[in-house]
Amino acid sequence: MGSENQFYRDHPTFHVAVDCIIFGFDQGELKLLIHKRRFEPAMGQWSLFGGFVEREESLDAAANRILFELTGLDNIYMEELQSYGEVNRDPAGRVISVAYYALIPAKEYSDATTNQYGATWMSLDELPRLIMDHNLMVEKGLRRLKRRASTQPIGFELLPREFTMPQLQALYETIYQSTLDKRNFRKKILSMDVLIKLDKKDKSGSRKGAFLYRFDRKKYKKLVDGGDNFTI
Amino acid sequence: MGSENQFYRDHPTFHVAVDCIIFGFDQGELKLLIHKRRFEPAMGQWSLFGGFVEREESLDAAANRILFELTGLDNIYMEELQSYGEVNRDPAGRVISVAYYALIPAKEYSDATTNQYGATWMSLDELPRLIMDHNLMVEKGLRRLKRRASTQPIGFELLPREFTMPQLQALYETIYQSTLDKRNFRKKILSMDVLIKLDKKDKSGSRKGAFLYRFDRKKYKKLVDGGDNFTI
DNA sequence: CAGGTAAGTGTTAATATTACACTTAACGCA
DNA sequence: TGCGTTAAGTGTAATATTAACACTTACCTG
Repeated sequence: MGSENQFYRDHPTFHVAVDCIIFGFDQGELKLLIHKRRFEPAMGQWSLFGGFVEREESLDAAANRILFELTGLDNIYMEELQSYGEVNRDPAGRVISVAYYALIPAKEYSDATTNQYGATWMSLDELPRLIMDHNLMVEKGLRRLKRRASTQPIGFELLPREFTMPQLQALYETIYQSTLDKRNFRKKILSMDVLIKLDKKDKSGSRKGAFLYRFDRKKYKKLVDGGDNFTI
Repeated sequence: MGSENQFYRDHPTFHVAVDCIIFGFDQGELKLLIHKRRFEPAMGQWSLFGGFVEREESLDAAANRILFELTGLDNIYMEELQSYGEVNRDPAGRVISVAYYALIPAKEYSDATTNQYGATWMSLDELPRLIMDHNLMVEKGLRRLKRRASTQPIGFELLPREFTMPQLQALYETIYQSTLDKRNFRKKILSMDVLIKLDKKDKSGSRKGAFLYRFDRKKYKKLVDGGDNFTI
């Protein structure tokens, strides 16, 4: 970088990478989207989706690019998690990695697309050994997901746009690893008034069918502006 | 880096810096430790304490080194906050900065030391314009502090090892920007059983004097192991 | 030794959370 | 067509938590 001053030039530079912890929810399970690494070192081993930050690219832009390149999905809930900078974390050289965690509605990311990129949804219960410190990243992401879920309306990012109460409850039961009383659950969710009840049912889960709902950002904003918080 | 493989070498490298958001509590106010920057660009302007990461140094190590070099303090509560990677955030070149936030017992960091390094405790209410995106970092740090304070026992990091109930309460009132009922406050704190009541009083605040307490990590661990959480 | 000042203490009311069981809708099949 | 099956949907009472509130005590000073 010719424009840098001398003081800056006296200090070392580093490769900077971005790794994405991509969570999904399907079949009553929390899943992680991973793939087999395509370059050395550790080619062929299970890995998070990641890549190097490019010259004229912010960290957030890099994370979004990588997510888009690998899933075709845009406009995804994503948040920085933490940076990983141990000196020897990457055996092939000094690389500082910024981990992001992303939530995607697993159903909308079809198997066709997954196969195109060699991506695989892995249940968190049977997650394989990942390269380098990626398992650490996942653990940290999971802790964050659990904490966030209880105070921010992020659960909806994991469901299709229209969902039923039993689906929503099953999601939270999975995240918290505990069972919830359905009357209390409905009461709490509905009392916050952030959902729109639709006039149609999803009959895939039962004969009777369950009414579909949609999360409404405007209503959520009203809740927050009113000084209340989302909690479940 | 001669040992890196070709794939890595095809990607750019970046300067990586660490910036420390150092909070303190004194005279009933939350304060930030800042200084006037000593090199270009923006020399002489108010800035967080920061510096470049060195070649054989992890991010955490860099943050600790910088904090130690500038305050002489070791063994400080510190946590990564977030990375800042906008392309033009630094006018003198591409620098990715990892922000850390640190809590120190302001009293133990004497004015003598502060002057030695040109450091200044600034009240958060009258914080000046800082360089680059440092004000953003502080805002984010402050939000984190507020959130953490309610669920983790971090308030104690901001007080001397021995403190009184009125001091502790004043701290939380400052962090939350609200007043608390002292009976309810004591009840809640004491019910968690994480403090040791000492057999002596601090008489600086009143004729009667207030009993001193100490936070006990073992008791805290018991609380957590018992499945309960710290909340205030 | 009286006055002043901040520390220290319990109880009640209000609110939020938890526990708990039956009815309803809709389909498939006899 | 009506009976059985299955998951969806609903209200109330008991318990726990949080919030509100005012007087007494210790100790120093003048």
